[in-house]
Amino acid sequence: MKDITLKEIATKLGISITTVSKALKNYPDVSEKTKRAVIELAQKLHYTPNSFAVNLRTKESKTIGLIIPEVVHHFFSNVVNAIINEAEKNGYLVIILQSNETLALEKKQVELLINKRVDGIIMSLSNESNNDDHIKEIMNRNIPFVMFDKIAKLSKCSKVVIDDQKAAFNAVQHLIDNGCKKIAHIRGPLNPQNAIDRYIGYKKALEKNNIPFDNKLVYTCETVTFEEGRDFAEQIINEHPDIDGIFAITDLVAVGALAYFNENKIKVPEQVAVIGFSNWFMSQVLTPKLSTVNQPSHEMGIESFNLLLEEMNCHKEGIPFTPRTIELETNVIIRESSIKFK
Amino acid sequence: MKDITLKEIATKLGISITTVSKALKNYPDVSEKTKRAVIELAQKLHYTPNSFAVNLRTKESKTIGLIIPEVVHHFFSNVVNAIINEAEKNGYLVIILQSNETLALEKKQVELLINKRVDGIIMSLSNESNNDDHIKEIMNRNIPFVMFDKIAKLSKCSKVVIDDQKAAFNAVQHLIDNGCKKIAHIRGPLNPQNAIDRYIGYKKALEKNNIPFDNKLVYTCETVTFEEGRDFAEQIINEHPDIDGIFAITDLVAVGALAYFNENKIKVPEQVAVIGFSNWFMSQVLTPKLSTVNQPSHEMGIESFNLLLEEMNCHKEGIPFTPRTIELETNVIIRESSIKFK
DNA sequence: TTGTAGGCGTTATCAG
DNA sequence: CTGATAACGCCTACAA
Repeated sequence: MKDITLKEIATKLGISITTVSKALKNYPDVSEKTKRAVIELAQKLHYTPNSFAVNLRTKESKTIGLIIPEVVHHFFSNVVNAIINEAEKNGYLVIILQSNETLALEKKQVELLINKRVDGIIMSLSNESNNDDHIKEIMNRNIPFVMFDKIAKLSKCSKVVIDDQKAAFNAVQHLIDNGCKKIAHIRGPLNPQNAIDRYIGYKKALEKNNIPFDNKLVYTCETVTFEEGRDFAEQIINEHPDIDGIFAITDLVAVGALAYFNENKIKVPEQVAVIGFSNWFMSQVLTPKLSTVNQPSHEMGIESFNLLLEEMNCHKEGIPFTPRTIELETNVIIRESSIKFK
Repeated sequence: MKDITLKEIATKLGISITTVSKALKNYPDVSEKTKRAVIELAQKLHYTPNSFAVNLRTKESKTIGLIIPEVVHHFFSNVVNAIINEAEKNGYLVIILQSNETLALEKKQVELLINKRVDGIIMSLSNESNNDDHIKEIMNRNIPFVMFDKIAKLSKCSKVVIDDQKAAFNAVQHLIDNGCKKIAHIRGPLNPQNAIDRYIGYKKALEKNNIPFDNKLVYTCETVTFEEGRDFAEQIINEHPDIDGIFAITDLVAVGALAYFNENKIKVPEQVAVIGFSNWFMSQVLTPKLSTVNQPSHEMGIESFNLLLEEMNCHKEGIPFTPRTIELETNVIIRESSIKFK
């Protein structure tokens, strides 16, 4: 079953390619009769325009690229889901690439997408990345570009974020309101902006409540995994037996801590209250159920795509576009792991 | 920053486009001198071939399509991860689409990919799909095609699967070995092959152990969600208070059942042993830890892509390709939720 | 109302 | 060793 082209339809009907093309695009200057004939034959032969040729002519592929650290991640898979669906609604397909949290790979993925000439790029940075050359390159080339969640503050592009400082502040304030007096923080790596902001939020909450900040109570993840959460929990409880609360950079890490405490009969929340971040699905099915901060992943995906779409449209029309930042709301979800009193 | 073309390099160097093209592709019939000059200038200008034009000429896009029911799913996100990485290693990019478990959407996604002229398609069927027209269409058009996990048995294409019957049999046998005498099965929807096979495996295990099969002990999911698991658990315990084991189609459903039992102080595994399927991450952090069947998602992704690659290569060379089926091994993972004796 | 011609950027063929 | 020419399939001024 070979591909049908305009040419074939044209020869079959004994007319010119141009007329066929025009007929199919419903140009006004084609007679109803030929129009009907063309459309009928096109349908019969299941004609669809060759997208390679269309891409070449129109210089757009109706395809966008999406780079994230990792799909197997509750938050990111939700964003991916939203972006794919939103893109499809608007006639775009999505190529997905993973940076695997390394700068080197991320650079490569950007290059691949640029060479592929996607119409736009949406991205969430790896832990190692910043406003590096590959990011600047995207903007230098004037490719529509949106960053979400893990962003580079200095990049002059559109962004979709939450207020990590405020969200973290609220999480820690909640622990304090529930009687915690000595709260440890398992933070993310030193580079990513959201880890920095959550850390600042933690500090601010302590400050506001006149709890002295102690650097020794801050533990820094490298891999941000379940295992790290478990290991840090052990370390924390050994180094600071009187700790009564933990704020973890993300649920996965909090779940690791929970696992350690459960196995070692350390009562959560009675002895140690725990709160995570991101509201992973599993958090609500654990024992005890994990308190956390809700991060609107779905909305983030939708907003990211729509910002990109707007920029792509401007780009096409040659209209200048001014990057915007959209900040979405978060809220603390209170479950069992942080309620000391009933 | 405008795009660099062969033409520009040619005019800048005062030579022909043809020579530039050849020089960049390292043809033997270009003098070392011009070759060097061309390559140097090309690098300086950051020339990259216009992929739209290359696609049109070569009739391939080095892009494949992947259709799955849903990315936000432990098993599928792992497969996606593997396919993306494996594809990239081999110079392919991946467009991902979701069927959302409906036939209508799946048909649309197939159409989109066909029109996009991807070089190949990998797919896991929705719950409503079968060897339907859209599947046949892919093969009629001679587009390289691989199905994995949720397949249509009758389709004459390559497949990557597990032996669902055997895996389910082993899971149920394990429950029986642990003293279960009255085992309920929360099965998947009636249509998908893997739900059918797991159901058959359940029946065979009962039969082998001379446990009478009772249709009333089989509960059929529609949405295959956490909520359904929870609701069926309630229903099962009410209708059959003497039930002592449950085999669930997938971990998510098993986790729902576990949640219900936990909340209602029904002891797992003492009163009811539970085993799931697929080994979702969360299963190992629950209380009690969920026993399950390991499904090699990562390997499945890799094998799927490589089968597709083989077919794409044959396709390109015009060599006939005979579809193959690869069956991967599974194993029962024994955790707390199914061990009645210690 | 229909058709001709040119071009999008690359590659392959063939002639010089 | 180099280059002119055509072709991939589509679209659109412009001409007839």
